Amino acid sequence: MQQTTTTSFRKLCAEHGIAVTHQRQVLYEVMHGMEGHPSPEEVYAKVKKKVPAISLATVYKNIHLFVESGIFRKMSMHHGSVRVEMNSEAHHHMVCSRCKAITDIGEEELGLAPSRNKLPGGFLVERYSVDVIGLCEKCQQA
Amino acid sequence: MQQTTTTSFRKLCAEHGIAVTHQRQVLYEVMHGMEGHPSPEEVYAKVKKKVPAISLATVYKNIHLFVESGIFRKMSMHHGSVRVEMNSEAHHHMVCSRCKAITDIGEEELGLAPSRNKLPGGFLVERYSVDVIGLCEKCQQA
DNA sequence: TAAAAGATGATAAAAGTTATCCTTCAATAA
DNA sequence: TTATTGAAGGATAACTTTTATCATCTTTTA
Repeated sequence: MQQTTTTSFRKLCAEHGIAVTHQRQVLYEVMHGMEGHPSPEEVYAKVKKKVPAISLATVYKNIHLFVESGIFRKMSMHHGSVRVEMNSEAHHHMVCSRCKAITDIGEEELGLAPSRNKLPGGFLVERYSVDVIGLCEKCQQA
Repeated sequence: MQQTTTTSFRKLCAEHGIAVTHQRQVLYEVMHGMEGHPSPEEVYAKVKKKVPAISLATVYKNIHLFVESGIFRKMSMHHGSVRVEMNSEAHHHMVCSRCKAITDIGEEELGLAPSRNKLPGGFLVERYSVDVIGLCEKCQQA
């Protein structure tokens, strides 16, 4: 069992061209086993139980590495400072995955059709906030 | 002209039950006139040109106030710490506007139909990231 | 197995945001 | 219009999150 996990993590690292370290493997396994969208601090707390000497910096560095390698994905493109909408029209955003440029796009222009207003778990829809992730024209050319 | 702006800002404040201050008005006008999704620091820099003595704290306090009053809207519900996806299925998020709880929802469950893969400005769509903002069942009852 | 490249850990520093506290201003009522 | 009172502003400390630095240690690979 342990052998299997180790083997598959080695393979994963080989595929993404990153070195296999103990910290990295434990971090990966812990994150993989977590529900929802834990913060780096939450991940750190869990990993520390298995590797008490691990540094928070290592957790951050490897979360970034995993995201950059495509092993995990960032939940949101917006996690820096608070950003406010000044465009009061109903609109969404086109976010360039390379240069991070954000451009507004109107609801109709996007051509998106929200259907239900009650979702699983009884969730009541107020509005949609859509980020279209892709490449802006400039970055397509580059 | 100035009179008109002032008058309408007074009305806006009255509607939202907040006091009219000089800083608040300039901040509102500056933000209203800005393109895109400026950060508090960027707003601060611009406001400072008109009210040099303004404090960064005032800018933050009033951005929050404007958002809480519904005068402006936060661009994203996710701007705290970095969050990572461990759910590798194609999915989106239901975000409770009251308790901020985030629940995953599958693409089909959401019943969303992305249509085009080329958008205005030549933007090339890679994927959609949808946040459904609304009320979870618990918060509907409360 | 040794050298080179890369990763880790400790910690300082930066960035972004909030809290504190005192001063000043705006709303309201006399 | 002015006095009063509660709210808002300004300066700055503190806190949170994240990144940078650098010496040491571990992987990789030749």
